[in-house]
Amino acid sequence: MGYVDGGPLVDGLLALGHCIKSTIGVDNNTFIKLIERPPREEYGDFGFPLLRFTRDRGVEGVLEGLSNCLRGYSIDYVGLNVVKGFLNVRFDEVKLGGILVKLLSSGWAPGMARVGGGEVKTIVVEHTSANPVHPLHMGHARNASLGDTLARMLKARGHRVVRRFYINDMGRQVAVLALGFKVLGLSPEEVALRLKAKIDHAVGWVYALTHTTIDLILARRGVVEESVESLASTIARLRERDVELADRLIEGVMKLEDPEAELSRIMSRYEAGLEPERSIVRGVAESTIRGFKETLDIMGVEFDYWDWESDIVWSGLLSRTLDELRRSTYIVKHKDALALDVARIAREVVEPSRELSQAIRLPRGFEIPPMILVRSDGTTLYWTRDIAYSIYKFENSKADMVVNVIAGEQRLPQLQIRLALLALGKVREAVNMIHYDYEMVRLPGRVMRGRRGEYVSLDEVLEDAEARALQEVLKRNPGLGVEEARAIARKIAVGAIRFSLVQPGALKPIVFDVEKVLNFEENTGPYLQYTYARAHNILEKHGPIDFSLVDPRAYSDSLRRALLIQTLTYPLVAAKAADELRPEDLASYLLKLADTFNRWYQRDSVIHEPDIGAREAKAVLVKLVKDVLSSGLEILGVPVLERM
RNA sequence: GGGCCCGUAGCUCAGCCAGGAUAGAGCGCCGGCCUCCUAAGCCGGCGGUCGGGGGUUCAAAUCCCCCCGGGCCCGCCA
Repeated sequence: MGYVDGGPLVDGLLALGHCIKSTIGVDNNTFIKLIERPPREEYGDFGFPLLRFTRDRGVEGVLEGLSNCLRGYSIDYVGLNVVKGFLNVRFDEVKLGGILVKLLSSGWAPGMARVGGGEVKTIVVEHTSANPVHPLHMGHARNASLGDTLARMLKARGHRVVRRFYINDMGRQVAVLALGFKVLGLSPEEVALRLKAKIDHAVGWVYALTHTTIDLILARRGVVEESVESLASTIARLRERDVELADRLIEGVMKLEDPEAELSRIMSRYEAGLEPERSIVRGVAESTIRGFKETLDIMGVEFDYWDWESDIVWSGLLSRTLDELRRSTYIVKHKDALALDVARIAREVVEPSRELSQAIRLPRGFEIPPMILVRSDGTTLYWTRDIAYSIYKFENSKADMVVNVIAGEQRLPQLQIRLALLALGKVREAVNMIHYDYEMVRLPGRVMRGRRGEYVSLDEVLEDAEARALQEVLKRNPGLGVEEARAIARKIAVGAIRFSLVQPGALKPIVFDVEKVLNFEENTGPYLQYTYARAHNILEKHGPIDFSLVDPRAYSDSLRRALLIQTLTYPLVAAKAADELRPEDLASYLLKLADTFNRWYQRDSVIHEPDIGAREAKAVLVKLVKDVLSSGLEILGVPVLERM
């Protein structure tokens, strides 16, 4: 991977990387992967585990070879030594500062290092893709925050990125919703007006009430396991919202001869594209999505395409894909249904190749029943349509890679889709379809259930967080106008929420605690915003920097030196985080940088520095911190603030 | 029954893929710091059998095996 425009420190490391390759044969990617900050400052700025590669060779000889090689690259600001088997790298901060100042005066600013020209890929990031039957909740917020951040990272890395939202409008869930509105005889807009609710919240209420009422009917017949009492109490809770409207809906659903048959009818007529189901179903889904867009807009999340599952069917893509699948030798009849023998694909195609096993992420002893593609009644299943959609994502965007941000509970279906792609001979697609899996957000003690109306909506959390932030902003800025304070508060709220969802590794389960997100002293998103505001403020007061006056000798002070090295490492850290799809690495880097800056801030004033050369040198550090925070926060979707 | 994810300080987590340098942060708790660039900050302190056991290795939080705890998945649901 290339690291274009990484600045002087990254260039120094890359030169060292080349030298390591020519002297001990470690390739550049391995070098970049293994180089790390040493545990103790006195070892150096970076460490590389040399011992692992030079077992039988003299370490001194290697050191000498490397130094000679570096001179060949005319890099004179990198010092090397070996301690306990580690190659330690120490930059000469004065020389580095001198080079930096020249770069800065020609307009350079630290940002993520970009890939080389030939490495630019087209990458589709599909994320959020919430079912359009209730408002976005905190689970979707995690998905959206991760997905949007991944998209921003890959774009900053220099790739072409296409962001897609997949609208699942063909399932039972949307049919339940459509049935609810049909029974009510009202549009989503009318219900929203009456409930004085945001449209997707109104939809969510109708959905939960309809779904639970249907389940109650089924439970009485013994078809649904949940107890009649618990369903009845859910209904009673939902009913509170608007007793009259609720009763109309409940009674209407109860009167249906056979709600299950009614749902099937809606689903099959919609799949066939028949009216009036086509308009009704699309209509309710579109209403919900309008609500999604309002919320996502506040969160700073945008999409390039909104893909309708139904369009995959209606356009004929699904049947073309099915025709191809039918020709596959892995097709089997499972009773009257058409199925794909995925276990056999795994055994015959994947297992023999170690490389493919890894890329496909095949579990050991993979053995599961055939994957039904077409039901005996001729209708298709969700994952059948998803196979077609997967192909669509590659073809429509001419994508090299597709990243699907989907919860970990879908690992098996995602694997099955990769296997189906292999059955179609689409090896490149199967290998380059990445399931970016994350663990779900849970409520303390239980999961969120949209069909019971049990969730913490993102809108509520945003609202609470904003109100909490507003109090604080007004307290700290007594003269501030309410409008301006509100705008700041909203950005703090968004920053707090997005950061808290992206900072922990995606595989860590998050138990959602409203208090945690609202407590800004425990939350690190606002901490970064605050740090940025401080840096901004200093530069405001300092005025334009005169680079010609900078005295790089000022960087020998240990905290200043640390800041110089840390900020100049950003281009590489950010690029690695993007390549590895690890936003959390970027987040923890930014926190460390903010810590160093705040520690320095406390004891080494910039604008009160009497020596002009030192003052300009310090102002440069502030500018570096500000530029890095601005780049990093932008990628994390945490809004930057000039005051708070 | 099988598979996958997680288990590190009171709490939330980083480090594990690519084994090596005294296991790191934050919060909480205790004690300090605002006539000085925003105290959403800073300084100091307390706090760890890395879930348990075995193995591989000169070296294991990291690799392998077994076990325990939490979660998820194995549907002609989405």
